[in-house]
Amino acid sequence: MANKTLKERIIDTALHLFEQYGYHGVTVDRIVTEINASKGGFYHNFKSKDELLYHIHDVFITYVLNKAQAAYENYKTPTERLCAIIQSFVKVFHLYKPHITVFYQESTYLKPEYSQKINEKRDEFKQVIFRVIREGIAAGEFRPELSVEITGMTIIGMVNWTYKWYKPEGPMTIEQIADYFIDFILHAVLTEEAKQKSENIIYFIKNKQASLRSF
Amino acid sequence: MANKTLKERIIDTALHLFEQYGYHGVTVDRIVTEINASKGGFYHNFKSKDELLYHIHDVFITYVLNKAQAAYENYKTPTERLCAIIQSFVKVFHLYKPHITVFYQESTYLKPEYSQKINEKRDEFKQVIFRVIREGIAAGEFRPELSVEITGMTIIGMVNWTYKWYKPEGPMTIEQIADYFIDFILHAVLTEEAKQKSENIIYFIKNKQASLRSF
DNA sequence: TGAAACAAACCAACTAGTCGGTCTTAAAAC
DNA sequence: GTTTTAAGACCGACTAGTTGGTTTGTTTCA
Repeated sequence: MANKTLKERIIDTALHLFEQYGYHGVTVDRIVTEINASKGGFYHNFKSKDELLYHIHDVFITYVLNKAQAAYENYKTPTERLCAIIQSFVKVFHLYKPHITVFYQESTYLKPEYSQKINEKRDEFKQVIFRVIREGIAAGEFRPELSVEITGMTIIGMVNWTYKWYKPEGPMTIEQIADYFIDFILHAVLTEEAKQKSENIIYFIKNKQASLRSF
Repeated sequence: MANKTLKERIIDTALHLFEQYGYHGVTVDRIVTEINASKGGFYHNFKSKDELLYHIHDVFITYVLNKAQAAYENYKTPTERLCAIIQSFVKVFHLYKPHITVFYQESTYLKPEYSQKINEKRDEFKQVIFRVIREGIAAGEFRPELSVEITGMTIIGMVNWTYKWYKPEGPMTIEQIADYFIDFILHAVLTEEAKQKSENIIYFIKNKQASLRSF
């Protein structure tokens, strides 16, 4: 706490207050009081309260987008890629839960200039997922009758909803939850033929992840 | 418009304004100006702005809960019940999209006394779904390795997320979306044996719905 | 010494809620 | 059948409190 800059302390505090009380439920005064700082310090670091909200949005969506793109590039088959994306996506909830809560509850209140920037990245993220599904169908790994968009939004929806119930101290680790989602989704999207082969893939990814953990 | 009571007009207007600008993005003044009414009229019908927010929440969750309970009672097997609940749940989005948007974006701002009442009904709703899944596993229709809670939240999550992208004028009707979700979910939860039999069930429900529509 | 980082008092705008009063309607009294 | 009374529905100007943002002053450090 001591060796953090004021800006970082403001963000951290705001994040947790926003998560609990909502953007409009927290005043600038309260944020600075909480860390024994002043409004002058706040407005030295941020143009406005809106900019702080934007910053929180941006940190999260940028991280998620990069992770998804990395997951796409690190694997080759659609099934592998889908698994990797879901895994990285779900794992974000462990680190960024307050960001996510703010992201999905308060984005209405972003000023147009800000929300446009955020939406661009959000769309890019969606496109990565849509693309994987499209390629999965083309490759014969995913069921041909699937709708790319709805399947994509279904996956995004079920994963995103995690922020409503996930608790770090809960009975399941974030990795277990990720595995659960992968299992659920693969059962729903894979063709019968692909399901036979997929067991190897799933184990491959799980083990890769396990080995990464031991670093 | 003319033969609606002031209270109804306030709710309708507030709903659409809240959906677009958020609870805190809309003042009481704006609501009443929009319908050529007055603040006096507003506070004659509602104790506070909070009470209006509560009212919107309550209408929605009460409706959804009743529909889920009815779906449960009207069918006998877990698979049928699950299909019926999902179908009724998804169809709510057609009528209550503004309610739902407000429900999931603004519930943070409900005063404790109000949010408690809402949460009770929300929990009841979850329990209906959990119960169906639990009974489905016990009956051997759903895969035994499923987690009741996570599967339940997964289903609730993917369906709820619909409010972020569903547009009545979009390419798919709400019934088609419901069928899509049912297909997706059944692929994920049914055992191999149950999948063989399920085709009949799905057709049964779809036809029953179709015949109801012709009334 | 001067610029960046922060503090503290201050301000202007906004907004939920109030309160005295008016209009309409319908029952009660005559 | 007409007048009186009363109550509910609604109006709109007003207020008190809140809150984002500013201004002016002080410290720190290169």
